[in-house]
Amino acid sequence: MSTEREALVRELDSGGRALATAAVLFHSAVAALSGLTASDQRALDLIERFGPLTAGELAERSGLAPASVTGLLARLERKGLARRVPNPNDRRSVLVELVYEGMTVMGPHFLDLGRQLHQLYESFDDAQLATIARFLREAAQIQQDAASRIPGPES
Amino acid sequence: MSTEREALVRELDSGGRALATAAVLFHSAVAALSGLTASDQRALDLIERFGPLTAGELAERSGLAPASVTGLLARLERKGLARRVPNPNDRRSVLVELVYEGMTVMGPHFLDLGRQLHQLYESFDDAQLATIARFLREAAQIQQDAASRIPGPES
DNA sequence: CCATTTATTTCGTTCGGCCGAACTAAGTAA
DNA sequence: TTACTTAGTTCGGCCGAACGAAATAAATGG
Repeated sequence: MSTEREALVRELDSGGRALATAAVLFHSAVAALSGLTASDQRALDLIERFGPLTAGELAERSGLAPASVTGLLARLERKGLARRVPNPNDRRSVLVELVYEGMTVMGPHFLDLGRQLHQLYESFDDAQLATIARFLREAAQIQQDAASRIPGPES
Repeated sequence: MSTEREALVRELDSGGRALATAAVLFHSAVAALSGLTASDQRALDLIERFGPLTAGELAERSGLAPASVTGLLARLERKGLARRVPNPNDRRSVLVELVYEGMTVMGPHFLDLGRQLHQLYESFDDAQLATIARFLREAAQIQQDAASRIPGPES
């Protein structure tokens, strides 16, 4: 491999690390702003990704005890971030869904970030953007897989 | 703006979001594996970024009370992730530095991720990698600035 | 129907991180 | 030296998240 390419690889590594660190920091700052615990954030992510879930399913997926999910849902409802709705198929159980209107505290910061990134896009031509888009998508897949290989709280 | 470019922008947005989510998930999984609290992670990041810090500086930067930093440092030392070293300039104070050898629990997962990303790099030519590298660096800067604009625990 | 299983909540407890106050040790200044 | 400030730790208490066990309510199966 050419030394030029090696230099590029190093730049990519360090840039990727910097972006990852910034993303983690940004997310935790937004979460702290809303007074969310790590479990709360994880739950919100699970609900968003796997659609309306019952309290029990959320307990399984999050690795929390059912009793803990009750408390967690109370926190999220109090903050207006999620809602319990009756399950039409089983009146014992509860479906949990996101309340997007409750995200108004976080929204502005995401919008602000989005605007600035769109400005960054302008310094690239279409072909370059397509290249970047492919990289982002595939890197995301890789990192997601890597995360899922890390033994979680349940295993 | 052409509709093609609009489509590209949407792909970038969604790819970026996916990567950010994956990064956050990955980091929290690694942290959970080592039994680190959110404060612990934040402290490790601060120590890494701002060099050896005294306990007091760490308290200021993290927004924790000095008494809490004592406990936090005890946790990090017990896990072998950081070390207190005497401050040559002031025998009252303590410098805190990272112990990179202690990261062996997390290391393998980062290495695994790194290997796979390097494989992804191979599907791009030099010019494309340079483009991606610039994007990553500038996006990181933007997100870091955005994070710092979010009111923190101290203010 | 009645007994049993299933979904969630309530209750009481535990555990851990954080804090303020008091303390020790070391630097500083008169 | 002596008084004062500064750096960090120790101690006791508080608060919140998580848990297991028991309670409640609804579905299911004989």
